[in-house]
Amino acid sequence: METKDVVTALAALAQDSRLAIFRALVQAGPAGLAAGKIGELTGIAPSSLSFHLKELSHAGMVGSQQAGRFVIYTANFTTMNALLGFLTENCCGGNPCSPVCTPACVTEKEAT
Amino acid sequence: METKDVVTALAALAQDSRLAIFRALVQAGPAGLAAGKIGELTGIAPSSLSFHLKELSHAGMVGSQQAGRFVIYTANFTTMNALLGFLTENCCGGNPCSPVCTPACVTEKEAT
DNA sequence: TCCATATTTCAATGATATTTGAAATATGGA
DNA sequence: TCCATATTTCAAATATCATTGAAATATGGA
Repeated sequence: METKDVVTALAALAQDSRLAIFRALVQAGPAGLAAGKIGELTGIAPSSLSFHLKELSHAGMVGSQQAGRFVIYTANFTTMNALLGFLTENCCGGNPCSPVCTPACVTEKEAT
Repeated sequence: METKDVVTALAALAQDSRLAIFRALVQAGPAGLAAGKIGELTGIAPSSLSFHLKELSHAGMVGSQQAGRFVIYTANFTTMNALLGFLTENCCGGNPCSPVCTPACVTEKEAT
């Protein structure tokens, strides 16, 4: 994951409405939620919601698929994991440094 | 960690200069880096650097301590871990959903 | 085909963030 | 004390983002 993409992903989440949307989708799991349902849950107006969903989509944080008249959005867990990994990459110069900066176990996963 | 604080933390990282600063500090580890050294590593002008360090500091992503004429900044790993945990909180409604949305092992840590 | 529903697009407005350079502050050493 | 270094503050200019309402598009069903 490149720095540019990380900034984009972080910026996508760094906003009240979008963080609320994303969390709703994370909690909904792989089944996702229709756009209208997200609006209902978060109280965000349709046009504003659409704007934010596009932001999240461009950032790769969510995906979508048409289902009849509905558009189902889902959280992109792959991107999220890549994001988490990036933030802890090369922690302490790659030297063992627990417990002070060991982030749970993300360091054990690969850090691309 | 409250939503408001999460947005602040994410916003702090969602910017080229600040992400570069934060990563330099993560890689430097607990020893941290003097402000001037950060400027040297990142190529950010002093006044701009100071602005961004304050943003990161307000967001709780970094801490600082005076050391003679220098101010040593360090990454706040505790905040970072809380941030990572928040993003995956209540994943899939708390139901088992691996591997699709299991984020490494953050779920195993507590998720406050 | 026509209608109601679901979602997106567009343009305009107001609010925030980023960068810069100059000046201010603070520290340690001669 | 005086000077050089290290860092922060301030104000101004530019750029970017978020929200709104109205209008456009698309889908399924009567």
